Amino acid sequence: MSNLTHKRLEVSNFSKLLLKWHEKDNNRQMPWKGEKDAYKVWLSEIILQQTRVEQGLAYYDNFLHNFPTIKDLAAANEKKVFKLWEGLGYYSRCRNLIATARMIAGHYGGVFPGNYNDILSLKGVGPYTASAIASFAFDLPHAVVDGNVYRVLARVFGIEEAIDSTTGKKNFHQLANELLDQKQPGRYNQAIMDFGATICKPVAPLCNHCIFKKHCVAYSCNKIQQLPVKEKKIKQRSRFFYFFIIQHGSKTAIRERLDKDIWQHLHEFPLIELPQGNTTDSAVTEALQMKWINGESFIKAEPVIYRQKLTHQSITAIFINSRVHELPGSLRNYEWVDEDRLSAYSFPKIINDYLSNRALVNE
DNA sequence: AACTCGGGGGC
DNA sequence: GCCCCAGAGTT
Repeated sequence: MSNLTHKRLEVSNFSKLLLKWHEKDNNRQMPWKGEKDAYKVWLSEIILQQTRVEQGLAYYDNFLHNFPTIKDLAAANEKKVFKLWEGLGYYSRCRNLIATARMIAGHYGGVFPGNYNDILSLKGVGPYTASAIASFAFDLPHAVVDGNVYRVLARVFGIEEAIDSTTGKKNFHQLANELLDQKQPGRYNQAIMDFGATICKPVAPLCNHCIFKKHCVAYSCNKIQQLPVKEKKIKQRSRFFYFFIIQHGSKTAIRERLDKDIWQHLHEFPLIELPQGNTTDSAVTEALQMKWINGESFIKAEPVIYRQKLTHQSITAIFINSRVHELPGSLRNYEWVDEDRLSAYSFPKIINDYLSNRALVNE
């Protein structure tokens, strides 16, 4: 086998080569790079969880502009924070961000904890983020293991163990910590993630000018496309949301989504969710039964349909406009908001898409 | 161990 | 369409 064509890479050589690349050829620039302020490091890491750097950049700038210190964030109005997070997804991150800011402002006197276990105990901070904060802000020797690291290690060392299995995770973490440069963990962690993002990319990696070309097991065995291995498959489900935009004068009803479901703590219009195979008529019938609208309600035109593909859900949103002459008692738990003020609330993207396009139509 | 949580971009 | 992205929390 071509296993013999590559030279097995010594553990100490790996980080030496990597750091050399980092010094000479790594041109990747990001505002939080080299940052030692734990607040900024933490903020950037939370924003970047499962999120591409390009997508998170504007949010990072915006948050820092609005909340220069962690005390500012801790003192902030929650709705304002959610409005700033709007569109970024994974909204539990926002919840945990607020909780942790308040924890640090209160319990830690506004000073970010500087040891790994305390950092790991913070809400929204798992093994990756704790290692990132510990190494970047405090120079503590904890190796980060993110998607980049899994990919680089799996390929260079030819590891076929699944990265999403329990033992796989454990072994990758162990290897990552053996490879870590103990004297400059922050630089090493930055280097391996930048390397994964710019050279050892998921598809079409730049193997031709890769520093590990001579050593990479995946390259010499022609297994670049097969590594890393994932064993879990994504299940998709289809959902159909019938949103009722019920106008009373210039106001319309909205509420915060409080269930443990997608878009928790964002807002929505009165919603009837139906299984696949239903029609707008059946949703309207149900809205009539619930007395959200009545026989005198004026239903405007045709419903408007928007679709959104998420990782685990395929969502169809049907927006149904209606007008009522009296406030429906059945919607007393909803907020009646002037339509001009809707932009002050945070909504899922699919609702914002509808709102922004409707605004264009009404002009 | 399996599930769930968004949105965007590359192919 | 499918996969991936500086993952974490819940069941």
